[in-house]
Amino acid sequence: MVNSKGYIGEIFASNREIRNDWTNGSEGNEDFEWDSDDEATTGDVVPSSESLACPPGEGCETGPSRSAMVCHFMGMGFSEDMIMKAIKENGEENSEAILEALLTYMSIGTSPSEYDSIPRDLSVLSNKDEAHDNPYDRVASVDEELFEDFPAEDRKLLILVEMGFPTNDASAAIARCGPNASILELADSIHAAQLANKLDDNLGVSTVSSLVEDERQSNCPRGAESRFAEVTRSKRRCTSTEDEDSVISFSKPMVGFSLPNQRMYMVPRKISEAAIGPPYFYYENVALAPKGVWETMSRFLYDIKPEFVDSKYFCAAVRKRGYIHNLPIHNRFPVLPIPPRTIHEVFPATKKWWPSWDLRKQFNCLLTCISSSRLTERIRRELVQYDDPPPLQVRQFVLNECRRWNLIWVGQHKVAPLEPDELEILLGYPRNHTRGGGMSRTERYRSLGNSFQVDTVAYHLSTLKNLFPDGLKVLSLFSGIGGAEVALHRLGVHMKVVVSVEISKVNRDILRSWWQETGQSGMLIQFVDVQELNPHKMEHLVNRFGGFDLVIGGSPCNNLTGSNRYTRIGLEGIHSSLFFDYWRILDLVKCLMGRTS
DNA sequence: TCTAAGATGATGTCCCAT
DNA sequence: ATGGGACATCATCTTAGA
Repeated sequence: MVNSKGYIGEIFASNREIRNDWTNGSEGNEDFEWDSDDEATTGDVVPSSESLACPPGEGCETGPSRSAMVCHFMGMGFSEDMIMKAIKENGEENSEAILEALLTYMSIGTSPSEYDSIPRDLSVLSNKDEAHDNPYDRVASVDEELFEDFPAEDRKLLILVEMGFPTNDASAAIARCGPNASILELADSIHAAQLANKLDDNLGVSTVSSLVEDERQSNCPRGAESRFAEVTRSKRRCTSTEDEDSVISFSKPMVGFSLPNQRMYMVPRKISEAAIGPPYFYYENVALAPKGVWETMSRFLYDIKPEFVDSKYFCAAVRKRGYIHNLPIHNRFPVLPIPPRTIHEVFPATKKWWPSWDLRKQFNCLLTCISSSRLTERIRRELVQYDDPPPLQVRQFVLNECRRWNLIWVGQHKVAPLEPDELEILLGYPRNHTRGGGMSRTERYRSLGNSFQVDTVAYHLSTLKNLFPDGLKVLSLFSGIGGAEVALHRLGVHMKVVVSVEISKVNRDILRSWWQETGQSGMLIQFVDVQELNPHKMEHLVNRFGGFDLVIGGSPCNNLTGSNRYTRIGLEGIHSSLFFDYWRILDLVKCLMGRTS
């Protein structure tokens, strides 16, 4: 199915193959500029200027003088000068060596001019003190020169404290190991001391310290009580005769392995042989699921511990989610432009009406339903009775409802729920992504409330960009409105193939129309139900495309979320049990790819 | 038959006072 | 340690009206 302009596209629905109408222009796309490259030539596709993650004002014009390689790295935030230098030294073929060189330039940062060219948004830089392969020295510290004025010993103490170690433990370790000890040695020393203390504390007690358990399970050095690093704790009941269950809890704050532009030590993680790709996979669901759910999902997904991240660090709305994945976690970078992280910055017009006593800076989690008009009217009626500020009781009532329903101030005494297009902005989708195409207003709210926060997911997926310069073959389960696809596109990652599964017709239509509008030259294949993907069909798909590079999806949270008052019954629920289809299909792909490779 | 509005808590976590 | 209050949460069900 190749149209006259070289576009390849197919749609399968259920077991019936649906011919894609747009390939012959029947949906009024005559004025659309199709990419003239066919699939075979899209490996070195130059991403569109929209898709490239270029800093604002440093638009990445893909002119004749600037190669795709340069644009590619500029998209990561490196300056053109640095990139040219790196290419000159390493040759244009070896993108990995170029990236290494660019990171090295940054870590050296010898001249002011070089400092000027440090990417503002690169998340992970290397510590100047330590060798690059030291896991503890992966520190994102654009302003680490803050420590430069201190003597070496004090600097190490500060770094250790910054890592989250107690000051006493840090200085004791320096005393033990001597002033010449590396950060890694010091961290290990603290870790060992803490371990010993915990063992002492727990002698004769029925619980063993989580630290011990971490040590046993991961068999890798840990950043102990890091305030920043994601740490999952396991507890074990020694008295239990049956299978001891472990408990996963989130770190505070919920930042995952790393955040863009934060000083943060990367915790080394070790994943089991069975978990290692290909394919890479990425699974998402609500962080605040009933107890035991994440433990179960983790167990099925090859014992990888979830990375819990709150999207409030990426946009102006809270969104606490857990992600189980086997992606590399070093050298992540965010998509640009970096979205605003406060309500006033995202919606400046509301500032005029925002009362001083409403101190919200960010929205709560964007849900699938909105408040009733009766509530906003009741709030207005309450407020008009009083001067500003109203009595405490009224303030409390209004603030509670504003927080509960994410209301914004749109006039004197007037609050309103967020509009669908405002949700699109907050979640990182193109404007009008869910508009039209048969979507009702209610359906827009539902689909957006159920979707990925694109900036968050893109940050995690960013490491794939260098691994797959020719593009990715993606299996996208529970695609929804295409959060994964939008994230990859915004990263400038080419999608050679996307096999997408989505039960909702309007959502499938949205993804398909976005696929067209953004001029994707890859192939989109859509299925309706994950349960259609039986071993036979999966074998066919894997053989046809030579496997998948990424299996991505977030299964329904309906039976897990706290918003559900009726059927919050965990993974047994009719919707959330679809997690097991995610696992089944992923495992199938792994088996098939293992067999064919 | 469809859409939208309106009414409907429980389960956790965190914090602070005791 | 512990108890109580504050707070947040990718939703579902019933009903009214077009």
